[in-house]
Amino acid sequence: MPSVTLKDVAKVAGVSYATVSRALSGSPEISEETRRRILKLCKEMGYTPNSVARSMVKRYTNVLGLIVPSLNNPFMSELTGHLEIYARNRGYTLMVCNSSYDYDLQKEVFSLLVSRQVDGIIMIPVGHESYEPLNVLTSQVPTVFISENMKDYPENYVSVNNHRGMQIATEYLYSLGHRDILYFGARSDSKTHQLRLDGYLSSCEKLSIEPHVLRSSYTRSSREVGYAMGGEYFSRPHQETAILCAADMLAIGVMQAAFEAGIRIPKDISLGLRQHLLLRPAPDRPHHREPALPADGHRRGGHAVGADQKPGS
Amino acid sequence: MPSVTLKDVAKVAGVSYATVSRALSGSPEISEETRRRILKLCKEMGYTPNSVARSMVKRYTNVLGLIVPSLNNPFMSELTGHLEIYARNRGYTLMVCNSSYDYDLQKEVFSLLVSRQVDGIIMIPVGHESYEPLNVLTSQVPTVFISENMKDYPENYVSVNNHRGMQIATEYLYSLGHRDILYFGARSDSKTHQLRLDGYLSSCEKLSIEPHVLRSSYTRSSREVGYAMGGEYFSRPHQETAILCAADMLAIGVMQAAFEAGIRIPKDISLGLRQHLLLRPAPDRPHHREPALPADGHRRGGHAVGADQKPGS
DNA sequence: TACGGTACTGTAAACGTTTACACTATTCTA
DNA sequence: TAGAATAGTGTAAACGTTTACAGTACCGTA
Repeated sequence: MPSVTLKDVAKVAGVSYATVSRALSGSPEISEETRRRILKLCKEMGYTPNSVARSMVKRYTNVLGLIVPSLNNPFMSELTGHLEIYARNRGYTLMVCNSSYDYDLQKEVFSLLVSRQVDGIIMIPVGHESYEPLNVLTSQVPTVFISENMKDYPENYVSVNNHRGMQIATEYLYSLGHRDILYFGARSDSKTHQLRLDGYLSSCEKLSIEPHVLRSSYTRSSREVGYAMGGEYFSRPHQETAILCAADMLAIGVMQAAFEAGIRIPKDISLGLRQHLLLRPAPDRPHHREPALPADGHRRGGHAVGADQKPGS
Repeated sequence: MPSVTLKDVAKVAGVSYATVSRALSGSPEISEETRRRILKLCKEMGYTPNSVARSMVKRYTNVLGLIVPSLNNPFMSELTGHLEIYARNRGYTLMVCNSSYDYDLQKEVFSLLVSRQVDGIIMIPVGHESYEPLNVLTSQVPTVFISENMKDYPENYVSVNNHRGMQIATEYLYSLGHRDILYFGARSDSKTHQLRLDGYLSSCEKLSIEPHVLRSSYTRSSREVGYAMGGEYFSRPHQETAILCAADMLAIGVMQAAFEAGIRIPKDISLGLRQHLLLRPAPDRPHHREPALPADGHRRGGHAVGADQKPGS
């Protein structure tokens, strides 16, 4: 508990604490001999640099903030994991906050991270408001958004190409012989979902097939919503040979509904989602089958296409 | 960027910065009038308290460190999410680090968090070594372990009752009529897996059924390992009516293998895993079926049992 | 010998807070 | 009315670093 500081080491070494600091920071203006002696002493005494004090004088913390709506969603949790490793390898530590899909909470944790003096914030925004009201916050610290989940565009964001991704998925199903493709989406006015739907619609037009769109009355693309929509859909007569889901969690819910309705994927119907297509043999083509999960763990490999897929990958 | 400090506010307010600090910290030794005036001014000037400076003088940071092997595992990512919310509601911010199942990296990030001056560390330990070599680290900051993944016991840990959990699972399958229950586990000498296996074995003995244990030659309980084991198993003649998996990820891999082998769960075979049992109708009992995913999102509800289940929940 | 340069080390201020202590003004008590 | 108690505010030190600047000692050169 009574942690050893620079001063302690300096006292034992019989030098000033500036010298110790220099030895540790690899400053060139110090003799090799003193450096070795001091480093050895630091190790012996179990000295741990206090990065809070360090941040105080240098004006940065080497800490990054990450705001995600939830960690229950595999997309977000895996993203978080990879981000942490990437950041740490570059000297940054990650502070993670849930916004719990709550617009106000999102602002709250943003301010929290700002007061924590993070050097930057990465966030998957929630709410379908404009980015504009967030400007007063994001002006305080460099911020980059993930996804285009709002009506307008922020200055800095990175996103997959939702529009093109959905086009690719639609065209792929078409190339397999599907002509009746159902689009399954949550009722969301977010940019993301607008782009996905537009991608589907534009492909339908281009391919001269009739679009079939089913949008739930809920705004969240959750598993529960997909389950409810799927249950409803499968309980009635339907003609589509493939379903294209606007979001992964939706697709998972639909899969469950299909399972319970005794409908087999991909035998009875094909299902398109982000990381994989579960494909039904096309009406007039040889049998085609895709494993539910790949064995090699390289989920981004193969030729899977879907709504969230980056173009060209 | 040139953030406004206590000093700035004090200058404008015409008081000392100690007064401003007191106004903000809710100190009683200040007049209500000054407090209101200063708080208003703080808001106007966009003052954000610098918690780095604050941590400098108070000797704690209100930051907690969390070390997990991976965030790709739903158990760990969901745990992380809930921990973050719980911590934040109590004034703590979470720093998350991956150990990537690497014992040395685990030690490295531990030191990193210590130098970050976190007030405490929660970790899911990796490696099957003793806790003992970690003592030099954990003596530096209050630490609690999750799971009993090592040979001996640390001072502070929280874990599910692995032994009893597996007993419950075994007995449940038995009560449904299963007499040939296969135990599927990775070849791990960790305490956790030892306890789970023991739980299974003790139940078998108590129920007078013969234990069937299949352990992979890999030590990781990954999806890939489960897939490989399942593929191997399903390709040969087998008599078991139920499979009990020692870990979730293992079970997921087995499910995939079953899918590819054309074996239906729970129609052809039952599968036991942490959060759910996928049950095959018992040989001499009425049909019993469990959905693959519950519709209500309350995954801890119901009567699911399995290796990781807390006793009594 | 004196001077300048080099190589190293020490001194002290700064980062933005909190808080013990000192101080002043006001009110209460005797 | 003096003195003490009280309420409010200011002063300054401290937290553990980094770093500009000021030394000091030594060496080489003129």
